[in-house]
Amino acid sequence: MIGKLKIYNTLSGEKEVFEPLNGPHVGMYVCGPTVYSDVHLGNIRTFMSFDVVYRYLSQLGYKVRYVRNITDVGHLVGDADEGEDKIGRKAKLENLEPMEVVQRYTNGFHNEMKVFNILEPSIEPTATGHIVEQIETTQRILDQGLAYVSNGSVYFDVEKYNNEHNYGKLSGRVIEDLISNTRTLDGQDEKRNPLDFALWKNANPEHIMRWPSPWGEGFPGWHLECSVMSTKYLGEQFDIHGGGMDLKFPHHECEIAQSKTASGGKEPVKYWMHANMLTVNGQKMSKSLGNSFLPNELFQGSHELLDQGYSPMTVRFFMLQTHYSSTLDFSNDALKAAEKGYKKLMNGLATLNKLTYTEGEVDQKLEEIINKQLDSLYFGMNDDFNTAKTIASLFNITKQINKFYLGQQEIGAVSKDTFDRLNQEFKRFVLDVLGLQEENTTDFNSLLTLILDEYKVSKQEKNYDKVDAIRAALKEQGILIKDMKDRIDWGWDDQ
RNA sequence: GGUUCCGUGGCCGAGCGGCUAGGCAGUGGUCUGCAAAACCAUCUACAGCGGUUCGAAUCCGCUCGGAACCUCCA
Repeated sequence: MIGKLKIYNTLSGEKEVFEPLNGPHVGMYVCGPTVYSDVHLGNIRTFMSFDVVYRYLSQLGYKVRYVRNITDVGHLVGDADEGEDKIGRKAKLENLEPMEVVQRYTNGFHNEMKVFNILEPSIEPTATGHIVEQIETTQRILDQGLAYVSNGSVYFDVEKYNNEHNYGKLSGRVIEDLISNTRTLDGQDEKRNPLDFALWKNANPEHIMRWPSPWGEGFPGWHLECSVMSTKYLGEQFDIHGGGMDLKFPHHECEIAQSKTASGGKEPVKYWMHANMLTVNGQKMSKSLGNSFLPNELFQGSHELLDQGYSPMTVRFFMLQTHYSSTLDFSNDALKAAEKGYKKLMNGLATLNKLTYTEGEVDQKLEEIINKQLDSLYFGMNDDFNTAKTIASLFNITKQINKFYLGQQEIGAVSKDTFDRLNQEFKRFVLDVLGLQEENTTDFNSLLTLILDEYKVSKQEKNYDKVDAIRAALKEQGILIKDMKDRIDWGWDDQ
């Protein structure tokens, strides 16, 4: 490993050298989607950011257990633990079983992940699959005296927790400020304090998703699932917890409070990471603001802000050109530039594959430059997963590759070792770390038409050597040329 | 209102006190049947005003502008 990986830890507000609790094993938890509607590009950015974290850690040799949940119950519409469950509401609206809603949008989510080449997590647990554990944890928190039952619901007592621990540590909140700034909301009489949050909610008669519990029929609170599932699969203490910036407060703050209470005071997470928002015209992309882009609108260019479509890998490249902790503004011009940049990089990759090494007189200076450029791929990623830096280095290396290719630089001016290293590291960073891949946008049919036209012309010219050659070559590709009376057609070769 | 963050050249975007970030676009070359690609060179910067320092885009203060969170959100 070259250099040391540093991670910006939201908890400390500093970049820290990454030291796993139980190396080489690393436990990482990322808050997944609530599957009540299609994921938009803002959601995708977050998952992509952590995909790169997962990829890089794995490339460094860590054995990562990556847990990313699916929220399929408990996430309420509207303010302060009131209102309907998002899934239940959608189910009613569309006259579906709640689990049908969950399945539909989970499938959609998985599909988008695949399209953007975002790797599957090691475990993808669902909230509804862990009701029993959530009830247990609620009970444990009650036993610790930091929660209370009210009208069939169970609430976490934030003020009491804050007496011993620091509620607001992660998000930099001061509980007194929070109390004085809290809006008075309707229907909060169940809570002793507006800051308190639900561990378990009593289900009113209309509520579809419900489970029996010691406190009556109900459903788990949103924050609870992440505490429960991260603890179950990664232990009471684990290395990395990620999520979108907007989850920092209150979601992650509540998670810490719950996990810490349930474990008897252990700090659950060593490194908290938060991915920044995708913006449109400087404003956060979100469903509620109605400015969200769906991936398909982008691919097809059907969104009003776009004048053309962009491929998934263009978007991936576009997103990775910015550090995950900065906001990223979505614009047509920026995407256009990214498209060219992406192609340049992929051309570099293709060119690299065409190079063959031949011995020559080694230029020590060049040798050093190239090795430095290769090192800097690591330095970029080591610096809190700074993909922007790494991409800049990749472009510098691309320049070298092109020079070799054009013969402007003798390939033997570097040693075989360095050339092999270049070959290996370049591919590793482009494909494995950044997760970019070749996109085949070539239209098979038009290419084939081109060849068949050539075949036809050759035949007319009675150039039978060429005719035979084309036929043989296509046959090798499994394509059979059919000389019809009036035209030339093709079919799949059944041999 | 409270808390936090941001403001870099035509555009996007790194940068964490001294060392060419990078991409896109522009300009001038090399190459070339034409074109493209590629390579070389080159032009535009650090919101404003003060301060600290031998030295500041980078630290501090103020002003202006923008955003996020404080309520569901990745």
